[in-house]
Amino acid sequence: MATSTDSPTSPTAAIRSFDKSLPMALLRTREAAMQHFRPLLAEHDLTEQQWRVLRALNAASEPIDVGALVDATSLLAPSLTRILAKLEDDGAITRTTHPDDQRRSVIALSPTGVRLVAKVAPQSEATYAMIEKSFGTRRLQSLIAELHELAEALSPEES
Amino acid sequence: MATSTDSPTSPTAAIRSFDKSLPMALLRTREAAMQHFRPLLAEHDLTEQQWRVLRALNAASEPIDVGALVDATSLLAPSLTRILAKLEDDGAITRTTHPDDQRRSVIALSPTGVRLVAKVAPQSEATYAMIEKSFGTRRLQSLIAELHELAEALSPEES
DNA sequence: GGAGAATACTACACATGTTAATTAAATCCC
DNA sequence: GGGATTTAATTAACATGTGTAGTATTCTCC
Repeated sequence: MATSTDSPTSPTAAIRSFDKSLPMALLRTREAAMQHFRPLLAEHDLTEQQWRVLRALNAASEPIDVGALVDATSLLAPSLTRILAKLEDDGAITRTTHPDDQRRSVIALSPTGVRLVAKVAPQSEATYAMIEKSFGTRRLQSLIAELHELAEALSPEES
Repeated sequence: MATSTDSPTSPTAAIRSFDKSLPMALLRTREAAMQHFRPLLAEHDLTEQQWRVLRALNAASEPIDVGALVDATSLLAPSLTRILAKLEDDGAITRTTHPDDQRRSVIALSPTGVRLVAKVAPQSEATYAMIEKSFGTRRLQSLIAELHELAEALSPEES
């Protein structure tokens, strides 16, 4: 036996146990969290990704272009294009051409989109309150801060 | 102004800032981590999900049924069915009927599958070593432990 | 042995992931 | 100025995933 912590009959001992896999831990925790948010999104006919876009637009203090949205939402540009088309069709966002660069499409929440965010937000906050209650507010904050630092450490430096 | 920490021109102040969103933090960190693993999986023509299944099978000390795999991989049963069909087609797994319950399909790594995992594992470990070096081994362990506890706290109790 | 529950699969509609190619506009450089 | 290059965003095409509903088979319990 080369290792002592692995299950004794594990076929290959040379691999990190599934439990200690970082991507898996992140995925499972996210799944557990999303279980509490998904019914809320479904109620408003929003997909996770659509909600991510709306959140990002809401967080931005100014209208932003598609490239900035790609960075903010961790979506790929082709996926984002489709999502924006849907949201525009639904009347939740507006697009205008950037005055100084006509290649760029500038996206902003429409009044309808603002109302939609405002409608979902309180329920989302209530879910957060529940999570904080069961895990601890400071503990959750600290976990999120660690996640940000890890993401930072793993991302390629912007030169 | 009701709040002081939000961006002054934020359209709706009543929502948690995007940066503090737990699902978003989990997603971004996972994306950052996966950037380092994806080339490795692509090299072996594996999708993330296929690799998750192989990892789960490898971690299991015994062959397990589809239901257990659903729990272990956080995949939905219909997705898992297709993935298993592909992996079986590729010769990476074997399926047999459970001796005591013919409804159940019991999945195990084939010798080919074991070799595949053994081939990918060292490179995966090397990537982990890089991550641990840049973030800290103990710090990473502690983060993963917190993720597990949060996931536990958020999951419905098994009665 | 029959009703109901459990397991896994199939079918379907829809959204997203992913790579490559394309369009249009800006920038560079001579 | 004008052609080559770069950039922003979209489109195309395909694979895959998500999520719901329904089905077949088998098991369990009365």
